[in-house]
Amino acid sequence: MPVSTIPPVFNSDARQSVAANSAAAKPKSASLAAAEKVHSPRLNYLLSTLAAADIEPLLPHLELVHLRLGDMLYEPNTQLQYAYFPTSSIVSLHYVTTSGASAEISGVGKEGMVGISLFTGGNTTPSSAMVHTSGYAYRLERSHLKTEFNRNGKLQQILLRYTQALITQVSQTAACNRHHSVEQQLSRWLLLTLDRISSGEFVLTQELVANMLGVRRESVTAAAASLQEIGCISYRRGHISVINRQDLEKCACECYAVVRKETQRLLGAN
Amino acid sequence: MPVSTIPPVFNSDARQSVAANSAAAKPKSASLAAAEKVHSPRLNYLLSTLAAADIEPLLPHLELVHLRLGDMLYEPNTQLQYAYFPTSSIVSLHYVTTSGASAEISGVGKEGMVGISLFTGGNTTPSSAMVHTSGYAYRLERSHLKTEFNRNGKLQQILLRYTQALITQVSQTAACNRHHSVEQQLSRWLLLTLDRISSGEFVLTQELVANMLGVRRESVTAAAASLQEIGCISYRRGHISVINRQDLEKCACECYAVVRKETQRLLGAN
DNA sequence: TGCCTTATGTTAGGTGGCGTACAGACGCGG
DNA sequence: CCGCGTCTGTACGCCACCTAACATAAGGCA
Repeated sequence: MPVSTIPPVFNSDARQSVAANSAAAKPKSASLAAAEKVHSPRLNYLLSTLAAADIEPLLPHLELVHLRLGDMLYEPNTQLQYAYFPTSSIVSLHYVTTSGASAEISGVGKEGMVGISLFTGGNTTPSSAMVHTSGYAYRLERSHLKTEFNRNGKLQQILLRYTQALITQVSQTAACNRHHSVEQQLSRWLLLTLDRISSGEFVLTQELVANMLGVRRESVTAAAASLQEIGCISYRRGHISVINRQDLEKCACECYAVVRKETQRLLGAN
Repeated sequence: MPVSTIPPVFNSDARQSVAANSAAAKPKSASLAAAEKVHSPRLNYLLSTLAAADIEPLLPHLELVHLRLGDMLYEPNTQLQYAYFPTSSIVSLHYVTTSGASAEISGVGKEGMVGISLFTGGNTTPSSAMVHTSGYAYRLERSHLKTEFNRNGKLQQILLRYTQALITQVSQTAACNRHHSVEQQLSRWLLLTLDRISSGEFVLTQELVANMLGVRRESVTAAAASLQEIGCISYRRGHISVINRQDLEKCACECYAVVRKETQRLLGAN
């Protein structure tokens, strides 16, 4: 068994592909209907930068969807149907090696978008997109995204800036994988995730985190224990809470600061 | 001393920044003048995809420059002045950690362009661009690139596709750094470099390769010795030759094939 | 030709993370 | 409230790669 196999929860029935689902065909759930009343596309930073006139033509096509832990937004080398603009959900872009090991390329939360390849023109990628924090997102059918990208200057501009922010994050992940310890990387990952959610608590297992980082579950256990010892975080079965953010930042490598700074510079967000 | 410090050749006088140079201010060398007669922007794949009408307005602004080993095309967080379209040169995009270790993010040769951030809108990046194989490139002043890109034509399309190819390569580097051995990575790197040059021989030291991969020079020595043993490559002081490409591909991890396939798919090149 | 810089080869010892195996403990569902 | 599945803790051996130091050899240059 390779280093970091996809845990059972993502292998079987629990793993669902929402990419092909047509939400319009399903009866709308009561909770989703309720969410639509309090939710707004402006909860996503990219969409929030658009002036009223720029977002107006998009609104009819933006569909609020609820993404659950383990949902696959796209699989390697398959045509994307939608672009996703997360608001409260977080998606992990990751690559799975032929031997079954995985490594996160980048995370995407309310600061970004899933589905870059729709406007770059490739339409598919060798990587996968999996939801690792349940929540909401607005999705946009691919043809609408393409049309608007080519027509709407401001949308194009912000998406291109986001593309650069994404490249920065992927680059930093590459450097980080090369040079930094599991403890540093765990700290980095927790901080980046923290910036994408509202609360200070994550609902996820160490096994899941291990898959994100591409390391053994035991290595995460050891690193988490160390961070808890210091007092940065505390955790219990299936939950991790950040107690002292500043100390956690000291445990992280520079990669976190670099990504955060670039994201702020490029998007004025996060 | 950290893992992979920049070797002396890149630290002192030998390292030159060409970013701020105005070639127009220098007398043109005889060799450059000779090169201009045999060189064409079409030696770069991105430029070669443009129809005559599309490349026409660019031609007056494309300036042939010779890039030497160690030249820095840009440094972290500094404004780029030019986009570079390599023809026979190869550039390494890499990140240098605060402790001085380095890791290559991606290579750029005749299939691509250096200076993505000029059209994404960020203008700077946290990474550096260094020439690791001497040769020629066409450069384009940033304002011209931006102007042409914003025309929404064929140039924009191909640059966006290249951006996706770049993301793929960076992503694969991240996964590779996490999961594959130095020998596999060396094989991958040699193959990617081989695809960017005409000959089968590289003029570079093991120390330089170690810096690209972000590993110790001794690890490269060991891996290179192993590959030579098998008969894939042969090398002597400052030179590496690929003897048997197919065997070398067997030694490389899947990452090489993934990158190559995606580059071909997206650009129809390489 | 011979020196001297620089590239490559080799060794010894240390360590971080991996593979494997198993024990304990939490907490959900019956 | 009990049982069992799942998550977390721990331990041991192993190996790739690292740190450090030094030997040897290639090849440019005087």
